[in-house]
Parts: sequence; C-alpha cells; structure tokens
Amino acid sequence: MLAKRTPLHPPHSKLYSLSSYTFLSQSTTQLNLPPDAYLKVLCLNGRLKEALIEMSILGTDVRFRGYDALITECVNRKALREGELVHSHMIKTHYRAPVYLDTRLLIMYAKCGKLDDAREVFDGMLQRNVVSWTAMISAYSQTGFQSVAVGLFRWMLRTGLFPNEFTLATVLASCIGHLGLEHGRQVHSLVIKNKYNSHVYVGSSLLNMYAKASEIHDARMVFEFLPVRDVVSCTSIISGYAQLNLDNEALEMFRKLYNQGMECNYVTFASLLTALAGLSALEYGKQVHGLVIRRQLPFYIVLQNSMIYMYAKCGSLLYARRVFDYMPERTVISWNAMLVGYGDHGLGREVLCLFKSMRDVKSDAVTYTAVLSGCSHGGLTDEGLGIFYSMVGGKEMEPEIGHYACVIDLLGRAGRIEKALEFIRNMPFEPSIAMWGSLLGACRVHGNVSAGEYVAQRLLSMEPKNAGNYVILSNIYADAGRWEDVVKVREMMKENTVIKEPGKSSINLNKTVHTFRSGDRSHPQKDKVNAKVRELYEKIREVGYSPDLSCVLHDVDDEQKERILLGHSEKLAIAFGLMFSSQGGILRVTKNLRICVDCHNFAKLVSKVTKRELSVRDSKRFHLMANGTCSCGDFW
DNA sequence: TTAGGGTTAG
Repeated sequence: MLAKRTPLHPPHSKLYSLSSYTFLSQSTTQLNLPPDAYLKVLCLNGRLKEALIEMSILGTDVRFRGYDALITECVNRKALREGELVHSHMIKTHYRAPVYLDTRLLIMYAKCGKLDDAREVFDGMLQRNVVSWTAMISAYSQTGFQSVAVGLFRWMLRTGLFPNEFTLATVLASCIGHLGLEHGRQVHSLVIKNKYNSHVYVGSSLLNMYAKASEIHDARMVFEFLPVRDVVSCTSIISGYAQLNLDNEALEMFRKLYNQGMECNYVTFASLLTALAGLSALEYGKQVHGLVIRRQLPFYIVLQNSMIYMYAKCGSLLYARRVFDYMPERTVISWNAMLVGYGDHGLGREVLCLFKSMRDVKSDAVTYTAVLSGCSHGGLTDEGLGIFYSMVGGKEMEPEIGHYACVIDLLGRAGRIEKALEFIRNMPFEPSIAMWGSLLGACRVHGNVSAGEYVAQRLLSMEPKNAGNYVILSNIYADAGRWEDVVKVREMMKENTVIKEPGKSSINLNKTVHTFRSGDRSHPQKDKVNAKVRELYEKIREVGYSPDLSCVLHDVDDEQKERILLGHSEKLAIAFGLMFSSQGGILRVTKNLRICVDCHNFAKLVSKVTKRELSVRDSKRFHLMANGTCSCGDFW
C-alpha cells in the first residue's frame, strides 16, 4: 500500500483532489506543472513512494529530471532515508544513471554524513568528471580525512583530468600543517600554471594553507597579491596571525582592513577576540563585545565562547562567568572555555563544581584536559587522580596522551616524583617533552636533585636548545648549593648554542599596550623605569629579598648577573605600571614565557611593600600576588 | 552538481 498522505494543499485546491493513483502525465497536464516540479511537491508532502511508483513508468528523460528533483530535495533537507529510497529505486528499476546523477547521489550521501556510502557510489561510477572528484575530495576534507583528500586529488591528476578552481580551493584546504606544506606548494605551482592565481576562493585557501604551516610571510604575500578581497580572505589573514600568537599583527591588520571598509562577520570577530585575549587587551575586548551585540551577528554562540575565553585570559573571570551564565544555549566549547578560565587562575574547586554541573552537553577530551589541569593548578591532587582513573575503563572517554601528561603534572606537584616516574614507565605512550618539562619543574619545587638530573637528561636530549630547561636545572643545583654544577649547566648551554626566546612583558594602561623586552634599551622612558625597578629592589631587600643568581646563565660576575635580573621584562612592566597607574587597582602584566623564580620572588615582595595586587599572566597560568604570596603556591 | 576563513586544550 501507499504511504499515508499528509495534505499540503487545502481541500479547494486542484492538487488536493488528485488521487495518489493519478499518473504523472495526467497530473502534469491538469495542473500545467512540469513533471519534476510535481514530483518535488509529492516529495515535500512525504509522498516520496508515490512519486517513485509514478516514475517507474516514465521515459528516460523525464526520469532523469525527476530523480534530479528528488535528490536535490533530499540534499536540501539532509533527508538520508528518502535519499536511500531514491537510490534503491534507481537500482531496482535498472536505471542507468548518467555521471551527473551518480554525482548527485554521492553529494547526497556526503551531505548526510554518510562518507562510506558516498565513496561506494564514487567507486562504482563507470565515468567520473571533475565535479565527482571534487565532491568526493571535499567530503573527505570536511570530515577531517585530509590525507585521504590529498591522496584522491593525486589520483585524479594521474587520470589526466584537470582540476578546476573548486578542486584547487578544496585540496588546498586539505594541505594542513607542516606535512601538508610540501604538497601545498606543488598545488600552488599548479594554481600559477593554470592562471587561477587571482581567484579569491583559491587565494584565501592558499593563504590559509601557508598560515597554518607557520609560513606567515608567504600567506601575507598571497594576500597582498589578491586583486579582489572578500570577508573570508581578510578574515583568513587576521586569523593566520592570531593562531600563530602574532596578536599585535592580527590587531593591526584588523584595524587597517576595518578602516578600509572590510566586511566583518562572526568568524572575523572570533579571530579578533583570540588576538585580544593574547594581548590581555580587556578594553578592546569590551569594545568588540559591544560591537557584536549591536550588529546582532548570527552564530552568536561562537562569539560568546570567544568572549568567555577573552575575558578569562584578560583576568576578568567575573565578566567571563557573566557571559557564560546569560547564554541561552551552550556548547561543550562554552563549558571548556569557562573551565580553562578557572583552571588558569588556580581555582580548582570552581573547576570541579562547574564540571559536576555540566548538563545537556557531552564532555570531550578538552573538557577532561581542562579539569585535570585545573585540579593540578588548584592543588587538588586526589580529586584529579580520581577523575583520571574514572576515565580509564570508563565508558565516557578513554584517556589520551594529554590526559596522561596532566596526571604526571598532578603527581609532580604533590611531590610524588617517584610515583610520576613509575607512571611514565607504565603508560601506553612514549613520554613527551611536556611531560619531562613539567616533571623538571616539580623537581625544582620539591628540591629533588637526583630525579631532576635524570629528568633533565631526558628532556635536554629531546629539546637541547630550550634555554628554560637549563635555567630550571641551574635553579635545582643552586638551591642545593651545588655551584660547580651550576657552572657545568652554563657550559652545557654554551656547547649547545642555545638560543633563548626573548622575554617580553606587556601591560595595558589607558587603552594602550606597553611592551617591554628583557634588558629593554629602546623604551622612551627606560631611565625612569630602571630607576623605579632599582627603588623597588632596595625596598624589598629590607623585607628579605635576595636575587636568585641561578636564573642567569651568562658567564659574568655576580654584579652583572644582578643587573641582568633587574632588566627582566616583567620587572620593567611592573615598575612602569606602578609609576603610571592610579592607586588601588590590580596591576595586570602579561608575559610571553614562564615567569622565572627571581621575578616571582620580586613580584610577591613588591605586592607586599607597595600594598598593590599584581596579576602576572605567564605562558602557562595566572599568578595573583597579594601581600607577599602568590595564588600558584609557588608551584608553576 | 563541486570551493575558501572560526570559538575551548596542548
């Protein structure tokens, strides 16, 4: 029997009076409707089976148009079940589908998330055109199977078919990261050869490919040579900078393009907010918040997620939570951003409380990383371990390597270094740089020299050019009074020609970002700032400060070491902030690297003698210093 | 018929 009908038309309309047994030819004559339009009407009314029965008796040409209309309807409505019915009807009636219709079927399956079925159609095609290939490549690209997409593209080239601008834009989006770069460059030469170089879709895909591979200069070149720019190409270059932590460049690019009248949408603002979070630019962030509310942009939920992140990274948990609380709907990203915010501030209890109240959304790997790292930063060792072990063997989420790294951090922080080493020996992964790095920090905090040496040996073999590792090892030796070993570390560093990433700290005052570099000699106020650092230094000496010379690994005398320490960028930024800010407010400094032991001591004691609260956001977390103590409990 | 940019962690 035929499926029950749901009438679309009121009883007085001609369509309503048609019986389901009325043949298509008759219906179309009566209604003066083309057959494909009539079939579409039936399909829209849930009468697909009737439509298919009527199709069986039609001529090839009408069937082609009919199937096309039906598949289009299924694609538009992502109606997989109906699409499958159309497909099986084609098979059952031995209909020989032309390339076009097979491609439409492939697209239907891909849009309904049935990648394997799409591939089956693709593999079964006797002939394929550039659209079939592009649709299949795109299906893989959009579902995260980038290498399969690239492999398919290479196969397509071998068949002698020529890619068009659709294919090139798609495949470039699949050449992601450093591994994709080599192939991406080859595609770029194909783009030039085929004179698609000025195509705005191909161009934005190309510049994005370079930006994702950290080749920002090439990305910029492509952008500059685009004859036409649109919202996507402009957003791509801004997000390219932001994702490489080139936040100032991202902001400058946005300002320039905005003044030139660029179109902005929610993706543009989401990328901009990432850059503002990196700059701790709270005032700008608030302005963007106001702007996006006024514009009533679609996909506001994505922007709210970005704003939670921005406010938390700017040290304003209150605003972050306000945005979170007022969201009518949240995604797992909203929860994760809020959890990360609390974790960055060392608020372990708030992390756990929020995690336990998660409803309506399923936690993902990021959630667990945020919770475990939040427990670690908040000193909740047992709670964190409990959560990890509930993951092992649990149904919700199998722990990944990053979660194992969090456990090592948890154990290290609690001083259970041997346990952490045992955990590393038994885990199903090779230990990573991050794991050894966090354990080395733990050895410093807990004064474990022998484990520190063991860990440092492994870490330095994997990462011999990171100056921070040598500094921590030197701190470990210095704390144990092993000065000869401090010298040895310095020599090791020299042998490995270690290049230290320059330390950089910034402070926002009066809507201006003031940035200081280590030993800054170029700042216009350098003399006054240095004098202020010296003044603070004298004051805190009276309450017990002594410089930690093991933080300096240059081969110079102690006096020179002290001078180097006093030139550290966070000290300059703190001094500048004290000179030019009004009394009472929190002084917020942001640093690109981890804060060193000496600057940490300095900042704590400055908070005591000046009675000012200091917030130092380093590359890992927030340090809130008040009256001589820090929220990190001296562990970082 | 087929195409490009985005939000949370590390």
